Amino acid sequence: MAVTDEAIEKIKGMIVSGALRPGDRLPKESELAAELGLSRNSLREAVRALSLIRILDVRQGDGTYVTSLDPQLLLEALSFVVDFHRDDTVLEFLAVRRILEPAATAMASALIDDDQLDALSAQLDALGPAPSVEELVACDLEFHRGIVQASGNSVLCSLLDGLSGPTTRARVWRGLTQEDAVSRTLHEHRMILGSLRDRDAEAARSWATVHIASVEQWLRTTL
Amino acid sequence: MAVTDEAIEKIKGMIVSGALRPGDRLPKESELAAELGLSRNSLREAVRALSLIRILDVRQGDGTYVTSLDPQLLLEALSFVVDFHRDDTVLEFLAVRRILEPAATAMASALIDDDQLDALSAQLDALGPAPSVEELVACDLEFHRGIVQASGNSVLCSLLDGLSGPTTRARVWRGLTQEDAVSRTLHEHRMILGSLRDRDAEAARSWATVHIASVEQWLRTTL
DNA sequence: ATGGCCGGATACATCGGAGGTATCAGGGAG
DNA sequence: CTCCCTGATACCTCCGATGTATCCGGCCAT
Repeated sequence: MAVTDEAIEKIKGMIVSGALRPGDRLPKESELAAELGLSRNSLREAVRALSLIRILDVRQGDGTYVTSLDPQLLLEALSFVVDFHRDDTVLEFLAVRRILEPAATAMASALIDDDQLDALSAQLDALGPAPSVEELVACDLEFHRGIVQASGNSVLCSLLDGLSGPTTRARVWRGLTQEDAVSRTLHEHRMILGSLRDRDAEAARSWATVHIASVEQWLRTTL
Repeated sequence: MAVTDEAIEKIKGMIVSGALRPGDRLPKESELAAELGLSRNSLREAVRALSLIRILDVRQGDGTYVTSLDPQLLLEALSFVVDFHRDDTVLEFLAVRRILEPAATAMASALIDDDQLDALSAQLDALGPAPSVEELVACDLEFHRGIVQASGNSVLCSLLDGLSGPTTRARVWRGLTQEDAVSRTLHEHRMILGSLRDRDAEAARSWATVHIASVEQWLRTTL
């Protein structure tokens, strides 16, 4: 195994074992390199790799720190990975989302409070009559994220966020705007919100399923 | 933005745009460094980072290649990230698995063939009367993986694989062996398999839910 | 006494070059 | 024709030096 890979494993070990805790500062490059028995350059490669997946946070002139290790932060790296996938696997990602999102929506129906519901309503109303693709993507993302956050499971939230990141979503919406599907999709958003207001978990789950299935169906016909 | 981060983005861009396809070979370090306008050392940091998350595959003496970009390969990186999480978020990961696994099991009930069913049976039978923790973990992993693979969705499969990786699972099993819960858990495995043999999607889904919920419940009492 | 400015110390960022090692392909011996 | 050796290639590792961002303590003006 290469020295850099060893260094990655050792740093990972230090964190997992608890020797380094979230927010802790690592020894400076030269010291850590000496401690682990490799050159500064090789160590830097290890640190850079761990920083890409948000395990470490390097600040020039200051030092290198262990991040908070929040699920949200760590799963951000997932969206980086998802970006690499091409059209042929988008359907598989969507199928996973079709499983997770209805469940999350149902969970949210029991936990979401009136303030959050009002915020979602306001957000839907704020969308103009002829929104741009960017506005649609942002609105869509915000709407679903708002609901999933109310599910109370941050891992679930981050996972869904990563799975259908901006890139994927934009691709879908860009196609949808060419049809008359926009209004129907927005209508589905309102129905999901209505179910949540009624605290009707089953209705919420079903509308969420319908919502994603309709996207899935449309996508299947165009690919 | 740092030159290394720029390089990461540029290489990512080359792959996403299609200029570099899966299996393609990158220009050699010195050429690529010149092309992107940075030093070899900095480029190496970028390559190493992308290699950690399985986007690139470097082979000494040969060259650097773009991996197959299979979902399975890319989501392997997820398990690396999951390893960093501590006990307090294990429950959240398990909650996600509780959503995904029953759905995957139900999907598998329609698709799994007799050979696969027989293989799973044989595997359950192969486990001795007093298995070690390592054997239990390996068996558990194989059993669930075998089922989820039959769901036909490789993204789903890799995701579940990553979510409850060896580390997490080992932690759970290590606790379970201290109770008498082992035989009950193995019994649940057999019931899941039986439902699959009956092609009973709802029974399969329910047993899978029960199976994970029981782990969840046990975990909740001990944490 | 307080507030802002400035310079030193610290730590990461980037670079260029040198020597090492693994891999592969092609030529020569058997 | 097969096997082994050798050279070319490309990544691996290291070193030392310079650039740059950040932090902090002291100095000066108000």
